[in-house]
Formats: sequence, C-alpha cells, structure tokens
Amino acid sequence: MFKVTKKAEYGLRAMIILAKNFKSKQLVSVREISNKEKISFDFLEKIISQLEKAKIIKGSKGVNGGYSLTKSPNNISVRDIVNILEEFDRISNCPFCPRNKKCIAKNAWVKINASLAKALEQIKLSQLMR
Amino acid sequence: MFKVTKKAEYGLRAMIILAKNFKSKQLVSVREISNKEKISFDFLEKIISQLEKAKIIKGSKGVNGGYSLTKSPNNISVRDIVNILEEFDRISNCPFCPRNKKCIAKNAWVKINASLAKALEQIKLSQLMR
DNA sequence: ATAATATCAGACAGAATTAGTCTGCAATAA
DNA sequence: TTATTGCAGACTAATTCTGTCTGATATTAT
Repeated sequence: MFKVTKKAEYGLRAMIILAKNFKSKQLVSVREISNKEKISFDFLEKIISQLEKAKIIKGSKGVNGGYSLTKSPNNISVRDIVNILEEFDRISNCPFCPRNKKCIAKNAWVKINASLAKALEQIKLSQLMR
Repeated sequence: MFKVTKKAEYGLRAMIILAKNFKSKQLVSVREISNKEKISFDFLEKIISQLEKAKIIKGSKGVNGGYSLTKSPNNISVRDIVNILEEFDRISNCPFCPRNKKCIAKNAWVKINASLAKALEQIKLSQLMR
C-alpha cells in the first residue's frame, strides 16, 4: 500500500533517541526506548538487533547496558536506516525487472526511485534531535 | 516493504498504452492491453475498472469497445494514477498519526512525503509515450 | 559467587494485505 | 440474436506485517 513499515518508523524513532544520547556517550536500553516511545519491547528488540547487525549501532550487555550509535548523527541519514530495515529504499523494482528491457514504465520509476533516495539521503539524524 | 503494488505498476503501464492511442481516439480493450503487457486479464480488468470510476478513463461497451483517456496525457501525472490505485501517495502516515503531536520523527516523514509527491507529480503520461 | 539486568537469537502465529481467480450480468455492435 | 466487451463483486492462496514467546549468553552490582 505504498507505505514504510512500522519497523522503519519505530527504527527511526529509536535512532533519534540514540542520537540524542550520542554526545554524552550514554547507553540507552531497549526497555527505556520502548517505554518512552510506547513501542512493544519484543518487537523493538528485534528491530534494534537488526540495526546492530548492520553495525550502525553497538550493544553492551549486562546491568546498565544498552545501545549507542557507532558514528555521529551528522553522518547517519534516514536512508541508512531505511535501507537496513526495509532492505530496499526504492518504491518500485520495475527498473530491475527482467520482463522487458524496453518497458514503457521503467523511465518513470527510475526517476521516482532516485527522487526518493535523494530525499531520504538528505535528512540526517542530527536534524531530528532538536 | 516500501514498494508500490503491482496494481500501480500495471495501472501505469495500461495508462501509457491508452495515452499512445489518445490522439487517434482509438479505443483499446482490456484484452489487448493484457496481451501486450502480459498482465492477467482478470486482474487488469479490476484495475482498469478502478481507474474508470475515478473518471480518468472512459469505457465503451460492446464489440470493438474499449477504453480511452478522458483528458490529455499532458494533464495526467503518475501521481494521479498512483493516488487512485494506492489510495495514498505517501510513504508514511506518521505525519497524520494521533499518537504524539510532538513526535520526534514527524519532521522527517513530512519532508519525505512531500518529495515523493512532487516526484510523482512531475512525471506526466506524455513523457512516457515516446 | 550469585543474582539481576540486559543483549542476542530464533521459532511461532494472528491479522492484514496482495495479487489474483472465478462467476455472472449488462450493454452494444455486427 | 449472438458474439464481444465492459462492469461488478464474491472468493481465495500466498505473502508480508506485526508482533509474541522462549530461552541462551554476557556483564555488572552486590
């Protein structure tokens, strides 16, 4: 239906919170984020885990453990996050479809994909912290 | 998963074919489009029907019947089509979410939605006919 | 050392959406 | 009047989404 999934929406919210704590180097636990953002703990844990595998955040186990960004919020775009959680940052796979190399619609989707990628790329986490 | 549905992809392809036949005022049947574009006839019929209800195309029954655009391909954008078939042309409903008026992520999705809408709007059917 | 806390991993499942299929009626042209 | 085409809607298999649940592992505080 043309929408980002909850995964990406929750993931972005979580990343913004981590961004806020980047300077102080404070770890934030999944439980804290879950409470603050009213996101299911179990579900959020899986999302966070996926972000960690992509090495955009890092986890520390044990009491007072939690997560932190591995790089500055200036260098993390919404596109980075979406790419990890959605596997695609494209609206349409049409440009990559093997059906017909001269597909009449391909041109449109190529352009639209590019515009979207650019829009996602331009927004950095640092802009969303305030 | 962040993608337009087949409905929108098929719908756009169908609309491009109708656009090609706009000048000659020739009707094109669902069967013809289905054959040419290798799209399931039954499924395509439903898509076309939805486009007709939105009055962006018009159907004529009977032998040698078919469909035609109700206005010039210059005045039909990809956004028009997507809006009809997907019900939304936004990537995220976050900006419209009642959860939290000061949601930290809202800003991002507002901008991304706007960029996408603009990209969809800018591409007219007339550009895709060649 | 032990208990508490937190990450980490993966199986499982209900609900929703997608992508069609199938049946039949209605209108029109040959 | 018959073949063709649009038109309408019920139905369904498959997939994806949005979680839940169980348990293991690592680390820290006591």
